[in-house]
Amino acid sequence: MSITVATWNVNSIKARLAPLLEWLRAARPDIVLLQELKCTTEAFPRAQVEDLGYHALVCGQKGWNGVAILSRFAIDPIVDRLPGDEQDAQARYVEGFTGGLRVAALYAPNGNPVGSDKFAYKLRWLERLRRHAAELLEGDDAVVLGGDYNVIPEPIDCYDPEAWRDDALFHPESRRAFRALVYLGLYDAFRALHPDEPKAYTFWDYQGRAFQLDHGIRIDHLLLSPQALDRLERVAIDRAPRARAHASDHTPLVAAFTEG
DNA sequence: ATGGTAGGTTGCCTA
Repeated sequence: MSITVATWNVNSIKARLAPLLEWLRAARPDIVLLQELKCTTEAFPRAQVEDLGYHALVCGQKGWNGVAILSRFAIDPIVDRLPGDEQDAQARYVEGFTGGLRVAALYAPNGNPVGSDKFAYKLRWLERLRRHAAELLEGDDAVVLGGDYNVIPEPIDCYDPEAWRDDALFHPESRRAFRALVYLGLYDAFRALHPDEPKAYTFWDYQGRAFQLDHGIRIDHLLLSPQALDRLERVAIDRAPRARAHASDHTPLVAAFTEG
């Protein structure tokens, strides 16, 4: 038996409840890291996911952002905010221990346009994540940091690097901040098992028939501690939910781990 | 050619 961990930016839990429940029934992931709930913690559809056998650890806010961990196993809450800035009230990080894994659901800032306050916030946020991840790596847990990093790590992760050259998701500073996480000793689960696979996208814009044309980018990632990497069996992008009507612009990324 | 789409704190902001 193995444990599957998925990450999925649903772009509004309210708008995506039916597709989410349908996917949970079909794919039966053990642990799901959700982003962009766009609802308060209180408004999260807890009963509906519990009916499918999931515990839920939710960190929401009104209107924007919002992250959650769903798990077939009980979840021990650890933190519901990214350390390093007490003034930051944006619901972008939740971490817990479940199924023998320390998991976090994270939603990094988009950061557009480059040079704005939002871009500076993105870089500060990723640096806070780096500092927190460094602390996590001092422990012995198998750690899975999953979510929408809003970073295209390499040209191979983008259908047209030239078209994204001036975007905050592909800016050299954003890519550098992502590499700084890897240099700590975290492993990009997808690239660990599929180092040269092109067109491994997790996001396609709603505009311009991007999905039909496969104009995608890979910005949703599962970063693993060495202890988690040792247990990684397989990882895949499930394009099926993106192909459905009324889809999120992101699709799930799913990894399987041996039981610890 | 600064468009196009989708969702929300909706007639504008975020992505």
